[in-house]
Amino acid sequence: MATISDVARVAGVSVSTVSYAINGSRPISEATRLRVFAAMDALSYQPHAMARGLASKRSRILGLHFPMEDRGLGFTELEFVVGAADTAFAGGYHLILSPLMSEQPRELLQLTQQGLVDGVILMEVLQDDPRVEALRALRFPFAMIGRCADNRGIDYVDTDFESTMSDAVCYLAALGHTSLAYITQSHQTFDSGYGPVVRTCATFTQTLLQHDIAGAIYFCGASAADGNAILRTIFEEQPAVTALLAMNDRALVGIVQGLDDLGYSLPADISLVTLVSSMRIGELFRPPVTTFAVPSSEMARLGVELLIDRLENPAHPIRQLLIPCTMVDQGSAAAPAHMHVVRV
Amino acid sequence: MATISDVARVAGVSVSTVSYAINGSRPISEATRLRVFAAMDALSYQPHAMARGLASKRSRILGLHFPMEDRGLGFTELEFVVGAADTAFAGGYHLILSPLMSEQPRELLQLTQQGLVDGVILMEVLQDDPRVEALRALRFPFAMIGRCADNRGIDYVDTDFESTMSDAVCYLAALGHTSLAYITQSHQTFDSGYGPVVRTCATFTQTLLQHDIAGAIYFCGASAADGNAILRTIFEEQPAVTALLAMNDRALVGIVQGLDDLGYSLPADISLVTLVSSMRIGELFRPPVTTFAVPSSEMARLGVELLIDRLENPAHPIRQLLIPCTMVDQGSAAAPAHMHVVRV
DNA sequence: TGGCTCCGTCGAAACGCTTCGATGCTCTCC
DNA sequence: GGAGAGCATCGAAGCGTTTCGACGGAGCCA
Repeated sequence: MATISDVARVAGVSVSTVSYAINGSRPISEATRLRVFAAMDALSYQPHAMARGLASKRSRILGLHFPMEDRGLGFTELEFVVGAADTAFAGGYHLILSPLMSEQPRELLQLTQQGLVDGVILMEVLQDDPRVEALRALRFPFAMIGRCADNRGIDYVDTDFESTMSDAVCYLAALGHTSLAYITQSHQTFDSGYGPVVRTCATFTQTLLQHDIAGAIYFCGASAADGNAILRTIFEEQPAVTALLAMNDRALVGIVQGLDDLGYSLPADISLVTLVSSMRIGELFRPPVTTFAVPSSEMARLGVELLIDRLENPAHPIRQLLIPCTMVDQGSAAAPAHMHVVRV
Repeated sequence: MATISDVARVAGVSVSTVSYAINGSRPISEATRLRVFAAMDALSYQPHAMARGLASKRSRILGLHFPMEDRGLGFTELEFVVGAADTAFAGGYHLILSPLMSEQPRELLQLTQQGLVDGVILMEVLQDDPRVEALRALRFPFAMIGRCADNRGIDYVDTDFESTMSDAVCYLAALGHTSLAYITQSHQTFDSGYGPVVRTCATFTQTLLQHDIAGAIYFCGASAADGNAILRTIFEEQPAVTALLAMNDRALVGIVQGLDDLGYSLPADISLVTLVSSMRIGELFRPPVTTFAVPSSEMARLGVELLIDRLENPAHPIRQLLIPCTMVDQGSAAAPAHMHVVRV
């Protein structure tokens, strides 16, 4: 409840001097600074965020924008949100959530035009994202967790889907697999241009060619039932398959169950790895599933840092970071069955 | 970028008239209102949040405070956060996250004293929570998702742990079980006075007495390994056990695995239900686990509504809501084995 | 027709901070 | 010893709203 002028009075200096002492925006003698700080905590003074924001035209609030659709929520999302809030806080910012159901930039514009947030972080970025257009047109500061087709002039941090997929395929190829199935997300997701799906599909195909092995992509909805169903499709269309790659956390249960139902055991009869999942997902199964784990917290941290840096040093060069997933071997992948046979 | 005085000029009225037209805080003639609104969207005017907050002393921002400790993050937490943000937005508010690692009220005070938030929502409330003391002393508006020992004068919404536990025990008793084990969270959690654990333990014991059946409580850490370990302890200490109740999502995997390892199958050899979990948890297993599911989104919504109502109608009576979990029967509980034998 | 009330509108004073220009002071150098 | 530079500090003008008191005009009743 104490205001800056109370502090000034107690410290015996002017209001502006207090302001300079707090913000360091002009040199202040050590003696004065000490008196000011003493007065501040005598009064347990807290600068008023709104007043500060109004005068300085900087709210020190960041917006986190993640549209939520049918993909739904998993562990990763929460890790992102929490990581982002933490980092923002550490940097002296606050984080506002705008979990808008649609991707329409309208409400986003509202948020930015109200002077509430200094910048926004975009999650779940599409290849061709209307939010990006809008923000760009407004010249409003933002950073992305994810990336789109044209990323010129945009700071972002994203999972390195290309290298992750390539790592995964190489890993399985090295184990001796020659017929892979990649279970990704829904066809609509692909068509909407959702980067993770688009990129991994491209890299999957490409890497297969490089290794000269067979494989196919299967689109799969976000439920256990979908996972279960796709499994049957796979075995029908591609009976020789020996290893499965999945990037669909919500269908994974169905896949694991389905394998068990069909009498396949991991990794003796078939290999399975999950891509771009939270560490915690793979642990949920029995046996646990080898995971190419997405470093959610780190990405969130980097995303926020990118944005804060942009706000505070607009002249810094653009930074675009790709973080590969790290493999956590949980034993659900091994050499294919025929290899065992050969060995015998 | 347009300000209220631009709008006033274009509409040919005074600044205060525009303000009244926007906020409805004084009667304005229909003709004038129309001109004002026309001017507003001609200029695509957005009121400046900081200026408004400063002048009105209401930021229209809510703080969501959830300390995160070893219990870690699950589906429920995210559902809370998202539900809260949605409801806040619908009510014309924004939601700020303060995921502070500690329960120390210091940073909370900072948040409130900066005039940044109009009110806060407390999650993960302890029986005797320092945050509650602090907020009370400040006469700062808040609502809780959860409750503490002394809830006088506090709006809250909480899971009805008592009725949920009692429902669960009754359900199992009705199936014919006479020896139960309740696997709850860690002993430290209990000792720290965490409401959900304290209350369910009390009710468990009480309900056993009412039904005159046997049972014991087992404290269990928040990992699959802990779940696995506790299972062995249970079978040693209570060999006659036929049904397990668990309120520990992170240990649940270990429990389910452990049962399988020991050759018990659900529900033929033993029954299992999980309490106060997200709907999504039970579905993750095979067979799925019968869940007394916590209505996270609804609770979040109610919590936010409680707070907003308190802010806008301070005179309204205090509301304290208990929401029972609803059972989702997934088939992991059935009559105990000896009953089958009897039938044969 | 004069005196009321009531309605719609206006002007100006906050709200608590930042920031710009100005001012005095001390120190240095010819 | 006086001009010049540099440092620490001050006063005041904003920032874009809300809100309070006031005011003019219309409508009513006596």
